[in-house]
Amino acid sequence: MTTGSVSPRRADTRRNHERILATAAKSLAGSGEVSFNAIAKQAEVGVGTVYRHFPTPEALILAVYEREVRQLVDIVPILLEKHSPEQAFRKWTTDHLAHYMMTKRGLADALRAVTSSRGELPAGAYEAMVGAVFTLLKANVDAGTVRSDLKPETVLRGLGGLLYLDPNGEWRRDVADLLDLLWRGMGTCRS
Amino acid sequence: MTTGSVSPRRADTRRNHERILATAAKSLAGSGEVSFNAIAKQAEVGVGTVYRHFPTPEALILAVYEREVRQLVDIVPILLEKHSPEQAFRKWTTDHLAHYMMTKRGLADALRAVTSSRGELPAGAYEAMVGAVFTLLKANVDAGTVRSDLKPETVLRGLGGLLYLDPNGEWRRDVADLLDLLWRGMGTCRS
Amino acid sequence: MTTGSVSPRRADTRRNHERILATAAKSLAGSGEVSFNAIAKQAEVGVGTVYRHFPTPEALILAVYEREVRQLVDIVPILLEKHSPEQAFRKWTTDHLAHYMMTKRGLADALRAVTSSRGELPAGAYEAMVGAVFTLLKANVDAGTVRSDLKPETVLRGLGGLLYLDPNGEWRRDVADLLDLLWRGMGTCRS
Amino acid sequence: MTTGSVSPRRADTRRNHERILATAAKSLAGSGEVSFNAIAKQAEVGVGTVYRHFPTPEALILAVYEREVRQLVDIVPILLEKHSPEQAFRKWTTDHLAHYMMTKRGLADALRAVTSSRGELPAGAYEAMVGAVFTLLKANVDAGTVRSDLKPETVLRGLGGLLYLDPNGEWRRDVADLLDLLWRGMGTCRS
DNA sequence: CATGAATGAGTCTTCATTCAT
DNA sequence: AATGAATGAAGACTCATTCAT
Repeated sequence: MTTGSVSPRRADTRRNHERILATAAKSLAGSGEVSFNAIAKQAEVGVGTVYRHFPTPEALILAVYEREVRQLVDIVPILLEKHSPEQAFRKWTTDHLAHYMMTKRGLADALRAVTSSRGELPAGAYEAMVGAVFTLLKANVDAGTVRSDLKPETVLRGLGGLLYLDPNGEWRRDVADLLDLLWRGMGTCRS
Repeated sequence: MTTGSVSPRRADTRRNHERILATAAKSLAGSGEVSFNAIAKQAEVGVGTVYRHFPTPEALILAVYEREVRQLVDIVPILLEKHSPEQAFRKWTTDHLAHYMMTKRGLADALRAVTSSRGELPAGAYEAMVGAVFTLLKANVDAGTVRSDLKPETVLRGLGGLLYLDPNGEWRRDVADLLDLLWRGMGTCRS
Repeated sequence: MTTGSVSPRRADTRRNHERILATAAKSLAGSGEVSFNAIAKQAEVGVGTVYRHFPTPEALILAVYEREVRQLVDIVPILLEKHSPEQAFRKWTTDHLAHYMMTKRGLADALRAVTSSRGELPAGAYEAMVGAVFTLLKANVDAGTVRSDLKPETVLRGLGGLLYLDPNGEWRRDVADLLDLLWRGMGTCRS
Repeated sequence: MTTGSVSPRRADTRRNHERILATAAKSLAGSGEVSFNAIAKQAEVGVGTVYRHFPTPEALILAVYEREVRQLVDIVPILLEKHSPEQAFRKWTTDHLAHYMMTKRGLADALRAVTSSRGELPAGAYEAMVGAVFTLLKANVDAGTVRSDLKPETVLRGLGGLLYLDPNGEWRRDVADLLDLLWRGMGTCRS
């Protein structure tokens, strides 16, 4: 048994983990409902297996959330490499955040339900989001396109409305409008 | 039965309607859960009665939503009478909208669940909200405090992040920060 | 609607109550298991109905227990009318208590499980049993067949072993043996 | 592999056996619930190991039961050495049997559930208990404190009520009362 | 119209048991 | 032999909905 090889059992286990997570993500993106039984069926595993991997609904939802957020956050540096700071900000917001928010409404609801019940939010993930915005802001501040006294939290909050985009409408225009508004407010203009 | 005369029966009926609505509102403000049976019990009516007034969960939730929105909207003219346009805008946002959003999260969730499942949103209520913002904007445009090319929808979207305020934190400061950002973007400052 | 007549609905309700109780009694007599689902199926009612009548397993078990005990207790005066005090005591023990205990082992277990979990025993029923024994004792004391310083609780405890009778063996003889032993101890024989 | 030699493997195996038994005993003393998985976890072995040692729940429960009974039985000769026959009987009953029964209710329940379901009782263990009582009785008969025509089974049955002692009440007094009653019945008094 | 009992589908959760490693 | 992941049957419980009164 070489180091690289992993026992089939372990392989199954890992695959199950991933499968469950993926299935749950799909469910949450849609209705915001998570039925452990339904997920088990869709993921083609036993209910017990789901419970083994995620003892509580919270554990599952949080795991899904962190997975999604990670993807969002990891894209920032890539965007900054390829685009000007301003373009990076606009692209991230429009092409990634907006899209994410439109499709993950159920997740947001589930997340809120879960975290509010226990008062604990997935701090790490929130921090990560703030960090992503911070990075984008920093690049823009350095480029002189944005004033330096902005809190990333505030900007993120300003983007919160993206959750209510209508996927079947002219959402790109709506995002652009919101970005124009915010960008103006973020600018170095007098006052 | 002429318009003016109302049978005692009708009076009861109306009271029931109001009772159910109030009870449901309370429930939705909290957990976002609505059990028809539970609501019936709290409102001290039979389940059947709830069904008679609101044939489906959607009907109930929408009714609650419209009731809440109406209160929010009705306040605008009053604020505009007592305060400067800018102050009215800030007051409405901070003292009413933010408070409303913080306490009504459950309603927002329920509303989304309901509307997304059937694709129908309570257009009237949304229009009313947009109308409220429009009124506030108009007053400010007339006063020269805000530029004239703003769509109320955009501003409303910018305020969407208020949904994620932390009632146990320094939410007033957070609101102020967001308002500062938006207000700057709304101003007449050159491009 | 005359006083005597009861609406069909009510009739159903009552019948359900009785049915559930009877079914549960049968179940408990056997395995000591009470599956709400199983009981519902056997009683030919919905699960929800069982829950409506008995919100918790405890409620159900206690109800069954009290029903059984009542039968046991109610027989005492009848026996005392027809038989001598001694015969009444022997008959009650052998023909009723022993039979009851042999068939209701499951109930005893369930009862213990239920009461120990909450520390509350169905005091009323226990008192009733003690009362039954007291009545029997009293009659015997008056008849001079038994000494007067016996606590009914002690005698009842002495009869506790009847729970372990073997229904497929010579249990009558075993009961007789135990009764002989106890009766001797209960007698007015010198110290 | 000769009888004397024991491989380290075997040592582990034995230790596991004992561990599982001890853990199960503890569990059974408490709630009467035995989850193989839970026992495995507490005993710090895999579930499979538990199954290897005890193929069925019955096997486990019976093993525990026999272990407990053995302890009870083994004490009798020791008591008889140190005390008078009467004292030995009283001490055994009060200090060992009563205590055992109070703390092992769960075991009794489990045992009954198990044996009644399959109709097989742990004959050996029962015989052992009867034997213990027989020994105590014999000593007393020889000492003239007890009549000679008593069946140990009957006396044991008379002690059966000890199962219902209240550990949080004046159980010692209750035991004493029961013993007084029985002892009187066991005596050589006339008739 | 109002009432609330009945129904049963569906979710949550636990556990005995199997079996690949 | 030991381990523990996977499985799924089974029981507890909730709640939307119907319908007799």
